[in-house]
Amino acid sequence: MLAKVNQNEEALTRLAGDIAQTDGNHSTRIPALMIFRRSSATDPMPCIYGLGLALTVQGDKRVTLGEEVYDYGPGQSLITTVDLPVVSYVTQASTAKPYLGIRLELDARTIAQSAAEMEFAAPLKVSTTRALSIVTLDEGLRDALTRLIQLLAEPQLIPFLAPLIQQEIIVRLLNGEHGPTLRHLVAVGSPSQQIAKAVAWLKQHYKENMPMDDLAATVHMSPSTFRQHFRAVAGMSPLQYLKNLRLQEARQLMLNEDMDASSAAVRVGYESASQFSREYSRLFGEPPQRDIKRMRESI
Amino acid sequence: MLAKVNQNEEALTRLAGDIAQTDGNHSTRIPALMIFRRSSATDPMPCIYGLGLALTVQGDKRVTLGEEVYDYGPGQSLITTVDLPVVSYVTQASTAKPYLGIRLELDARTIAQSAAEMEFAAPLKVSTTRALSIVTLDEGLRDALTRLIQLLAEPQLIPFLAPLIQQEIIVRLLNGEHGPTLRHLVAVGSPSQQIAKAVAWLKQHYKENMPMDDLAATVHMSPSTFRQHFRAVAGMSPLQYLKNLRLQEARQLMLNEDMDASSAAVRVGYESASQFSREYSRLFGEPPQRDIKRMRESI
DNA sequence: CGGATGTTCGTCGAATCAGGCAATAATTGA
DNA sequence: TCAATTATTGCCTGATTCGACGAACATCCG
Repeated sequence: MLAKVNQNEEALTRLAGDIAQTDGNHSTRIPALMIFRRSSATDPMPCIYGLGLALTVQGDKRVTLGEEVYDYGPGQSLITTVDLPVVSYVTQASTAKPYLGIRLELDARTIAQSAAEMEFAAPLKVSTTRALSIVTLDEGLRDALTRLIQLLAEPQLIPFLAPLIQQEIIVRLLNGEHGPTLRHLVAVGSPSQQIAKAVAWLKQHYKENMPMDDLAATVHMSPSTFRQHFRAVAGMSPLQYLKNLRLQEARQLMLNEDMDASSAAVRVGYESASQFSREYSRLFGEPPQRDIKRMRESI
Repeated sequence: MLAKVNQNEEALTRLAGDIAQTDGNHSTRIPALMIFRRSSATDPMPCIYGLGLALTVQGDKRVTLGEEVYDYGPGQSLITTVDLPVVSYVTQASTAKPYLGIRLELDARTIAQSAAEMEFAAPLKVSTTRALSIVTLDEGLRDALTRLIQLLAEPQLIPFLAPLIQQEIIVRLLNGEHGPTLRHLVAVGSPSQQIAKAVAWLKQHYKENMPMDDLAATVHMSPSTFRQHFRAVAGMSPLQYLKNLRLQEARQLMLNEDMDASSAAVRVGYESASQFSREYSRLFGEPPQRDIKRMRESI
């Protein structure tokens, strides 16, 4: 048994390495599947994780959400259910043994369906859980992922088999340790789902300046309950979340569209450039101008 | 506006009448859709209603569930979310103006999906609701149903358009007065859903003799909570429900397969023929032999 | 029915945030 | 190089948000 596990692990490493022969983010013919490779440890990189499963195959990766630190190494998987602004960095990688990671986006509809059909699932005990969790991959999941990647070698079969394997992965996730996290997300009317909707709303309308109490009302919660559950799910307060979103978007605007700081500030919903600058420094370590310059140079 | 409503109602009546030109149950090219016609009032007829929507177009119909009586006439719709052993009969029908009814089976998967995607739906207030409810049809729903029936005239389009209209109907149901009833059914982990699963289990395994407390355990409820919710959803106690299922199945066996009473009794899980006979009389009004004879003659 | 458990919600003090203004630093273009 | 523009920082004020607490409420279970 142990032999087989090791074999699978090796197989996965080999497959991922074959596809990601160079450093960078490799998309595949399976749209939901990406493979990452890094030959050296990286600086902290703020980014947004959506509904999906991430797996470290080789090397080590660290993700921080608010104040919390999550480390996951080979054989461990990280699942996120709502868009979370995290800071991620590769902590362990070398040219000889580069970091290799897999990311698979999950489909909410499929999850909802599968969860609804799961027979006699135990009811969820706690009403809200963190939208992020780390679990050691079990054999079945690893095997399914391996098959998914092997499928890349037979492109003509992808449209037919990839959805099946993805569904299998979802069923396995729902039955495993990640299950409760996922089930919360699709439990109709549960606080978690309401928060997920609020988060989705924020992601869409981050420019607008809606008072958090109003947002709480639209998901039918009192302000205090809303805050409480939001924090439980997203790992930070609603306002912090919104700020993260705005600042990251502003960074993108400045980096990709050469926008100047004050325009970007206005664009993402800030009315005061000074406030923008202040909070930008707090999140990214340096004020807008300098941060962008550094980013440009580091490439 | 009123003119249009009346127009729609008339259109629906005409369409249903066109399809159901003779008395009986008419299935259509849309598998989920059936149309009923009766030229006279009928005797009480015990049967099982599953997940679906029933609509009286012309005439009047009565349905009893346990002790409760539900009447629905033209323009009213009855929705059921789990299999319920009801007694139904047409109360108002004539040759000139026959009873006309429509039944549309709903797809649980589609409901689950749509419910999950409904934005900012109010959370469900009560934890369990009766799996059966009657609501006056609103205009949008009537219109969608009308279009669904009109579609029968263009068979080549059915595979493409019928699913769309059915989904529209589900969305409208979820947003209407029936909404809470349906949402309960698909709320992952809710007592209603647990009960729905128990009901499904019973429907499958009614022959086995599982203690109700064990069944309660498999859906993760204490016996008392199970009984309470079961009653709220199904309108009768678990044991009554089981009896209904068994007796109706036995009746089918005797009618369709000419099985004798004691064999049928054993077949559906009774160990004592006398107990079977007693309960049979209580449900159908007459003991097995005589009931079957009467049924045969009445055809 | 009644005790035990967990959830919601309003309130409150403390903390944080947003924006205004002004001074200073950095960058850009002439 | 200087001047003009833009970015950054400090500080202040009012508004908002945060998180904790306890009462009210619903649910579960025996």
